[in-house]
Amino acid sequence: MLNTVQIKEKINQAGERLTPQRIEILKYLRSVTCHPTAEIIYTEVKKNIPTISLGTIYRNLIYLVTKGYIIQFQNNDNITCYDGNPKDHIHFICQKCNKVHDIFETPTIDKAKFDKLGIINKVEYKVFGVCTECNQ
Amino acid sequence: MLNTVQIKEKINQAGERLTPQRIEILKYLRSVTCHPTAEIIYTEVKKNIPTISLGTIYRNLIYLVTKGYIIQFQNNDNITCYDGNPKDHIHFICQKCNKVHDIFETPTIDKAKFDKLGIINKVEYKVFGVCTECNQ
DNA sequence: AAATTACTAGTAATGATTATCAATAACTAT
DNA sequence: ATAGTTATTGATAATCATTACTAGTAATTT
Repeated sequence: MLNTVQIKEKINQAGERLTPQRIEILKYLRSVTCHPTAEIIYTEVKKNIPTISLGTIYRNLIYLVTKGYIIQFQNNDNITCYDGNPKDHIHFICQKCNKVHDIFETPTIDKAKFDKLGIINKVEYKVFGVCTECNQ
Repeated sequence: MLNTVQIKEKINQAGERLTPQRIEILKYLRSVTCHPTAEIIYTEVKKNIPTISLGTIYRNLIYLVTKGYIIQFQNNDNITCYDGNPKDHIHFICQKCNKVHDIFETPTIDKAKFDKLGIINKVEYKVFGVCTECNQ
C-alpha cells in the first residue's frame, strides 16, 4: 500500500495540483477495506478537513477513478461505491445488507473475442446474492 | 424467442395480472438486440400504446427484472439499460458512443470461493473500452 | 515574489427514478 | 355472465444522488 510520500509522487503530474483534500480522500480509501459511498467518504474525510465540501469529494473521486487510483461501481441500490484497491477483482454484493465482499480472483475471458470489438480499458465483475449473515 | 402466447403463459402467475402494457414492454425487449434505457422503451412502446406513462414503464421493468425475464445494468453514464435476453453474458460498453455489445461467453469463476460468502442470485460482467468504430 | 490557473466551498440546478393516489381493468369466485 | 376484489395504470409530485456554477483561494511555475 502506498504511503503519503508515494501518493505525492504518484498523484502529481503536469497541470494537476496536489491538494490536502485530494490526498486525504485517497489516504482514507487506501486505509479501509470497505466500499464507501461519496456520502460516507464525505463524513469520514470531514473529520480531518472539517471545511471540505461534498462537491470536492465528488470532483476528486472522479479524478481518482479517471487516473486509475481507485475503482468505482454501483451497489444493489445503484449508488456509486468506491474501492481504494484498483486491482481487478470481483465484488460480491449482498442484496439484503448491501455489504460488499472482495473476491481476489480475475475471471478468465477469451480476450480474442474482444479484440474485434475494440480496446478494453477496464472490467467490472459483480456477483449479487445474499451473504451468510443475512441468510439465517 | 418466446411468442405472445408463450409470454402469456410464462408471465402470468397467482396474484399477478397480465396487462397489455406489461406484454408490450416484454415483447419490445424481446424483439430488439439493443440495450435501451427506460426512456427509449417508453418512446417505442408508446407507438403501440399511446397513453402509457413513464411510471408504468419503470414499474414493469422492475417487475420483469425481479422475475428474471429481462436483465438490467448501468451503462457508462450510470443510466440503467435493459436487455431482453436474460441469459448470463458479458456486456462490452463503449465509453465514447455508449453502445453495448453482447459477448455470449460466461467467464468461469471458482464457485467454491462464493459458497463461504453466501447464495449467488445473479452475476454481472461488464467490460468498458472503446469500440472499433469510435477508435478511428 | 509575482503570475498563472487548477482547485475549493457553497449553493443552485439537473434528471433519472420512486412515491402517491384516485380511477381502471384483470382476474376470481359465485 | 356478473359482481367483487385488488393489482395495475396514468398523471403528477417528490426524492436525492450527482453535476454545474462562480467567486475566492492556494498550489505550482517562472
